[in-house]
Amino acid sequence: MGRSPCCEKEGLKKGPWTPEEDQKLLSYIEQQGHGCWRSLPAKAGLQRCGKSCRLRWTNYLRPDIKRGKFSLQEEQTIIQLHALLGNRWSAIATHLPKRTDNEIKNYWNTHLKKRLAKMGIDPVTHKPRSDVPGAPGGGAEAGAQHAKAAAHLSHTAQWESARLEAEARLAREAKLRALAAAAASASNSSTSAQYLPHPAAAHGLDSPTSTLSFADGGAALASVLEAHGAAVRAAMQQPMQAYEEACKDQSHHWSNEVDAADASFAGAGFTGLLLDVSLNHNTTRQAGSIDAEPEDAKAHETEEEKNYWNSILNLVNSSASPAAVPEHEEYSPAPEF
DNA sequence: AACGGTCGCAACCGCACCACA
DNA sequence: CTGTGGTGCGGTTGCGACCGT
Repeated sequence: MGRSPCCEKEGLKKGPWTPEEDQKLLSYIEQQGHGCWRSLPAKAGLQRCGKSCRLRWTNYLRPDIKRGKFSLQEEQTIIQLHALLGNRWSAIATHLPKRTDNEIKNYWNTHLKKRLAKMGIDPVTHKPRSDVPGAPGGGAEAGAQHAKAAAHLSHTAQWESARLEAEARLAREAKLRALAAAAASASNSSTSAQYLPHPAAAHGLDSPTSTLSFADGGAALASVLEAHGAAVRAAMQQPMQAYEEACKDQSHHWSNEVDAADASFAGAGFTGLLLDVSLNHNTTRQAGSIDAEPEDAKAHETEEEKNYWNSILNLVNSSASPAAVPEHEEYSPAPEF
C-alpha cells in the first residue's frame, strides 16, 4: 500500500552526525525525553528527520551502550544465537548486554561470517561445508557423526527457538505491565526515567535496542517470572505445546537419527553441544594464530558460557509448571552440566 | 609519496508490525 | 474494518581508514 516518507526529504541533513548535532540531541533527550520522534528534530533544533535521530540515539548516543572490541564470550554467544535464530539481530542483541543489534549485525557481517567461512562452516546454516578441503566433517565417518550432531542441533534449536520466542513474549508483557504502572505514577516521572526505553531498564532488563535482555545471565528474567508467574507459565506453554505437536511426528525419526548425538547431549547438554562447536572454533583460531588466548582464559570463558546457558535454560524450565512440560524426554529439564 | 583496493562502521532505506482513531 | 502514524527491524550503502604495491 505504500507509505509516505517519514519526513520531508527537502532541507533535511543526511550523512554523518556532527558533534554539535550529537550534543543537541543528547541534551534534548536528557531534558525532555525523546517523546515523539517525528516532532523531536524541530523541538531540538535539528535539521534531521525523526528516524535519523532515533537511529543515532539508539545505536550511538545512549549512555548504556558498550562500544569497542567484542570479547570471545560475546563472539561465541553471537555465533550460537545466530545458529538458533538466524539474522534476528534484535533477538540476539537481547542476550548481549549493552550491544546494539546494529553493532552485532555489523560485527557478524564483517568478522564472524568471514571467519566461519574460512573455517569451512556455512555461516548461514552453521553446518560444515563438504566442498571445503579440510573442513570439519570431511571424512566419511566424521561426516556421518557431524550429520547426526547437526540433526540434533537443529532439533534442539527448534526447542530453544520456541523458548526464546516465549521469553520475548513474556518480557513484552512485563514491559506493558510496567508501562501501565509507570503511567499511573506519571506525575512524578524523572527526566532520567523518561529517556530510559522502559521501566524494566532500571533493573538491568534493558538492551540498547530491544525490549528483552538478560544482562545478568537470567536474574532479570527471574524477576519477571517472580512477578508474573502465572502469565509466564501460560505464555511458556504455547511454544512448548506447539513444539510438542511437531515432535509427535518427528520423535521416532529423531530418536533413530540422532541417538549418538543424544548420548553426547545427555552428557554435555545443549550448551555442551554448542560449546563443542565453539571450542573447535577456538582451536581453529589458535591454529590460525588469530587472537590466540591462553588456555586458562579459554577454560574460564567456557565455564562462564556454561553458566550463562544454564541460567537461561534452568530459569525457563523452572517457570513451566510440571504439567506443562511434555513427557517427551527432549523436554526434560535442562541437564546438569 | 601516490595510488588503488579492501575493510569496517555509521547511517540510510524500505518493509512490517502494532496501536489507535 | 480500514487508514494512518509511530516504531522496530533487517538489508544495504557510502565513506573514511587502512594497507599493500
